[in-house]
Amino acid sequence: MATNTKDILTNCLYFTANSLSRVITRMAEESFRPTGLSPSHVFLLMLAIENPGVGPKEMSDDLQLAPSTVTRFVDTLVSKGLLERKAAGKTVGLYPTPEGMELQPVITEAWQAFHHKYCDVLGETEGDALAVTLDTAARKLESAGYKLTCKCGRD
Amino acid sequence: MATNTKDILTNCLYFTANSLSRVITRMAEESFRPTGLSPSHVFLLMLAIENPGVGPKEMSDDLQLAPSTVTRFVDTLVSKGLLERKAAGKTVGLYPTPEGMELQPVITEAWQAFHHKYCDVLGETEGDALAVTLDTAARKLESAGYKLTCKCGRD
DNA sequence: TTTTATCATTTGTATGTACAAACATAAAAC
DNA sequence: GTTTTATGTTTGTACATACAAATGATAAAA
Repeated sequence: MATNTKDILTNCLYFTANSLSRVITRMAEESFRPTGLSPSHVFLLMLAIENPGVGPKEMSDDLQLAPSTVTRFVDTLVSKGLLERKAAGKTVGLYPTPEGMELQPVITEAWQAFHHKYCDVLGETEGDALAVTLDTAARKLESAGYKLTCKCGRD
Repeated sequence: MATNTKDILTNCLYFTANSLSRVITRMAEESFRPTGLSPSHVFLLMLAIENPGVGPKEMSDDLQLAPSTVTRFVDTLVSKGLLERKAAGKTVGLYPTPEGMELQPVITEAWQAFHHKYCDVLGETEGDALAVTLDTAARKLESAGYKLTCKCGRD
């Protein structure tokens, strides 16, 4: 069907997934600006608030980010005084500081604002359904061997 | 419904879109490895092959990348001897070199391999439908004011 | 014809993210 | 009880990508 590259592009999951990722990232950054943090940093902080003492490993599983990425994010949050590391032998426990805790209401509000913002455009049902669809697809692809830091057996 | 952050995460379009983007990027990089180029570089080269003399502006519209990003990609392709810039007054024309042209079959093959790879996991119908869904959603959000290099009026 | 405005492109700089290697500790094997 | 192995964390480095500012060049206005 598709005869030229432009048509192929819009039917290519790499291209469309990344286009969507870029536009939704712009929206999320705008919505989360009141927190002073990027969306991913916010997620990390929320997880630590809800689960004090959680380790980077668990974080990287939950957030589906590479462990080194989690380390960098934690560095940033620590330097902003929102998070604390407590070494415990091999592992590290992450704890929100009081300043980190104080951000919680701002974060919650930003999160809702973000949700409204994309639901205004996509429709609430469709927006939520899309998130579920993407989550399902991402998980399927991951279980098929495209996990993080995976040497991906073949070739 | 969602009571904790983990649940919220998997229902958050920022999170799910980026998770999918990361996993599909890993797959695409693997598939395109035989070309020696990253997937986005491949797209750019293909567009130049199909449309010799095309300018960076048009590229950035087609690829939905910032103009500066296109400049960097063109730099790379030029330095690899696959693409040539020809200045034409205010604009620049991009032309594939013979070496660039020679890559075409390898690229086509890699593209098909990539498509097969994710369709094997998601199903062909579902994989293709997903791409269309993502493209539609991304375009809706962009027309709603979340375009590249846009100051995004509000707030 | 000079000035000004507009638009395309590039450069400087910053951020998110990853991989591979280094480091550190705990568990297992001998 | 020392050596090996496995696992969690951080560091070095690199790439994709973006924004904002600088540059350059044509077109429009004076």
